[in-house]
Amino acid sequence: MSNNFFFKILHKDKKTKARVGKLTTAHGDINTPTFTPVGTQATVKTLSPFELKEIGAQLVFGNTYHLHLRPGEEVIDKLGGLAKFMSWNSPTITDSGGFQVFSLGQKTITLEDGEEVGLVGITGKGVQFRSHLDGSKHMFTPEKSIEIQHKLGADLILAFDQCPAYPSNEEDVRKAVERTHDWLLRCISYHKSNNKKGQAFLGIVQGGVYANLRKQSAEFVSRQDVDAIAIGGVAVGESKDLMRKALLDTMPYLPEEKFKHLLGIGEVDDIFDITSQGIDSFDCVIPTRFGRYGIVFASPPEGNRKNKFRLDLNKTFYKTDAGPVTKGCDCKVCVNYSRAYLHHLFKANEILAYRLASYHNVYFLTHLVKQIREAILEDKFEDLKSSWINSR
RNA sequence: GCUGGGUUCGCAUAGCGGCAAUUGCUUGUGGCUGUAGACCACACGGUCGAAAGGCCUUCGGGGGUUCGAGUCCCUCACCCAGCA
Repeated sequence: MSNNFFFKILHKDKKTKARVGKLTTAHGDINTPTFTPVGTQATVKTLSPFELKEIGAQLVFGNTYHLHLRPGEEVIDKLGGLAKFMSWNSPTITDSGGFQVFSLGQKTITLEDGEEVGLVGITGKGVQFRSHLDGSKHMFTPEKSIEIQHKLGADLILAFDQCPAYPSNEEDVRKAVERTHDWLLRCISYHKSNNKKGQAFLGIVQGGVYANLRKQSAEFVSRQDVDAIAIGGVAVGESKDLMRKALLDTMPYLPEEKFKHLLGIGEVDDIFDITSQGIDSFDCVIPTRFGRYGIVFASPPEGNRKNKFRLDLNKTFYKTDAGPVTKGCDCKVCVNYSRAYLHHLFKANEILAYRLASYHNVYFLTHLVKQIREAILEDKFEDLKSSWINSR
């Protein structure tokens, strides 16, 4: 569907499904697997594009729902599209708003007259959102989501899907899958006749934790004319084991040669698992969110499975710790600052705290995935994986 | 010296006869995976209990009134303000 979009697998791991590839977009090439930092509102929270470049980020993930509400896709279109607007000038991908059907689905808002209403209502036609900003009504349909994404102008755009929460019974998930498939066809139809910028389109697989639905959805999406495939409906409340199983129930039914993005996964142990299953890209808010909460990722032996590869710099334990922010990391933050200093910044609620910790966390994941790419190329992926996962 | 105000769980506050006692901060613990998140939840005198809940000790010191006192009265100490 897109002339600007190519994906080539360069090397496959012998023992797992992990692979190294190159994705070509109008805004540049991307080495895969890659970690995709989330920049919901056309900014990766606290980090400038210059820093993202320095870190080695390759793709930034924006959000249709948020950008539609503010500043509006017309503004971003006029300012040259998402990448230019945020001065990133490199590859971007936009989420469709489908995730907000889930994340805002349980929430309510109190209107000025005191009435409490749900933020989301799903109909056959589409989804009605109440803006979390001002309570105003916004109708999202598959066509509308794609229309907005066309104006936002990201290199990769996503189908509008319904992402059911966990736990949901099989019948509800089946309905969500059917709706997602129906919407997918509408997205494709609209996209094909309006894709003036040559944006690449990704269908989304749903199915929750149900193997039959995962298979059915994977096969359905695979049959459609899509540039690449995203896997959604995970990390919505289920356990890690169920998340991994859902992926195992999905990946075998997807065409090997296509670029695959996993939506919303990105804890350290998960990264080894999903890349070993053949995921080429994944986005996650965790490094920037944790960055604002004072939690930094750490590599073995300091970071291990037991502490989930995380240190909480808020702890008084670090008050006088002169050591680097994390041991063994060569990012600017770890090289230049002590834990005691970051601890102080967090205690004092200084903005720099959030920036430095976010910088480190995004760097950390970006470089972890870089190590994974190198290991795959050298046929040492399993060794790298076990050195991390078996750490204690 | 006089007059008025004040002394409450680390800090700051509420409390005006039924109180182990408000709220904010701090502290501690837990949570966060396509971002309504620089966030959220819980705990924070001691002790027993799985829990419901029980028991003990607390609101500057001492004394008093009262069935019952951070709460009212007397007195002492210290702090603040105004007048001398």
